Amino acid sequence: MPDTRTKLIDATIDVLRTDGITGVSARVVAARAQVNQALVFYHFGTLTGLIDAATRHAVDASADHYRSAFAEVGSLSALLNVGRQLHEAEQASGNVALMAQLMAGGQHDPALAAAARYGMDRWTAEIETVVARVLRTSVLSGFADAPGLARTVCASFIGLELYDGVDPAGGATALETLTHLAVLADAIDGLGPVARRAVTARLKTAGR
Amino acid sequence: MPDTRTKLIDATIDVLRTDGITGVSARVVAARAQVNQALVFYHFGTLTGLIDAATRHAVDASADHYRSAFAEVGSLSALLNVGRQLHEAEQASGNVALMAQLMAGGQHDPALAAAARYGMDRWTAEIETVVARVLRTSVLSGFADAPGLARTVCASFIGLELYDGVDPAGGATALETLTHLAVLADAIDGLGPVARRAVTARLKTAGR
DNA sequence: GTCTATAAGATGATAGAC
DNA sequence: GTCTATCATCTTATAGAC
Repeated sequence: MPDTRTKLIDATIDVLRTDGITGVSARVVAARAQVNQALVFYHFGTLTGLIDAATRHAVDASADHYRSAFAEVGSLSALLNVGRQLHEAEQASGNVALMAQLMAGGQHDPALAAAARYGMDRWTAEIETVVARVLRTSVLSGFADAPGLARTVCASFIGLELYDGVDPAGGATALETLTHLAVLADAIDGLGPVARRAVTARLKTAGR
Repeated sequence: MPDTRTKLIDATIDVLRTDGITGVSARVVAARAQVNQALVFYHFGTLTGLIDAATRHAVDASADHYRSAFAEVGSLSALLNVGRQLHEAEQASGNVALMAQLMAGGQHDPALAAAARYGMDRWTAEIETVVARVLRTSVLSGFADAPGLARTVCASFIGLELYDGVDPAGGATALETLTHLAVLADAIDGLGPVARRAVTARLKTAGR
C-alpha cells in the first residue's frame, strides 16, 4: 500500500495526462488519489508544489526509459525511426503529452517553468548522447552542434505530439515525414567517397 | 471606438498571450476589455465560444502576415532564416505562443481542438506553398512530401517557442541550430552535378 | 445591448480536533 | 498524519430591470 505522498504524486500525473494542466486542482487530484484534500497542502505546501514534485518524478522515470530506447541507435535514420516508435508508445505512456502540458503551464508560472526546464534538461541529455554518437559516423561530422540539435529534436517532438492531439490526421501526415527524412538521411550517408568529401568540404568552408 | 464584440475578442487574445489558457476567465477578459462580464455570454454564449472566436480571428490575421513574410523565400536555407526572423518578432507578436496555448487547451477540449485545427490548417497552408516551391529547385526534388514537411515544420516551431518560453538559454541554443541547418542545406544544394545526381538517384531508389 | 444582482458551485488554503 | 469544517474568493452562467 503506497503512502499518501506517492498516491498524490501518481494521481497528479494521471490527472495531468487525462485532463491537462487546466484540469488539475487540489480537490480533483485528492479525489483521484482517494485522499483527503487538505493533505495536498500538508505534504506539498501548495498545489504548484505538488505539480512540481509529480512532474519531476514522471520525468525521472521516462528519462531512464528513453535511455534504453536510444541505446542501440547508431544512425540518423535509426534515430528518426525510434522517434516514430516512441510516438506509437506515446498514446499509452503519455510522457510527451505530460511534458507539453507542463511547458504550456510554465510559460506563465515560474515554478512550473523550473520543473519544465528540469524535464527538458533530462530529456535533452539523453538525446544529446545519441545525436553526438550519430553525428560522428555521419557525413555531418563537420556539423558539430549536438547540443543544439538535441534540443531542437526534443522540442520539435513535443510540438508534433501537441499537433497530433488536436488533429490526428494532420499529426500522422507530419510524423510520416520522419520516415521520409530517415530515407533522406540514409541517401546522404550512402553517398560515395567523392560526394562525401564534397559535402564535408562545403560544411567546413561555410563555417562551423 | 470598437464595439463590444471586438473589444472582447481583442482582450481575449491579449489575456491568452500574457497569462495563457489557465489565466482566461470571463471576468478577467471582461475586465481587460472594460466591459461588463455578462456580455461575454450575451455575445458568445460560453467562455469557450469567445476563446474560439478570438483565436480564429488572431489566426486569420497572422496567416495573412506570414504569407507576405514567406513570399520571397526561394531556398531551404532562406526558409530556415525566415524561421529565425519570425522567432525574433515573436516576442512582440506572440502569435506562436497563442497557438501553443490553444493547442495545449485543445488536447482535452473538443471546441478548442477544433479552433487549433483551424489555426494549424491556415498556417500549414501558407508554409506548404513555400515548402513545395523550395523543394522544386532543390536536390530534394525527389523528396516530394511537401504537406508532411510543412506540418512538421509548423509543429516543430510551436515546440521550439514553447521551449524558449520556459528556458530562453536552451531555446536560443536550439534556434541557433536553424542557422546551422541552413548552412547544411546550402552545402547540399551547392554540390556539383555528379554528387547531385548521386543523391537524387539514391532518393529515387529508396522509394518516395 | 447593457446593466445589476444573484444563483450554484469550485477554488486554494487554513484552523483546530483527533 | 489525517480528518472536518470553514473562509474568502473565484468560477460560469442566468434572470430581469432599463
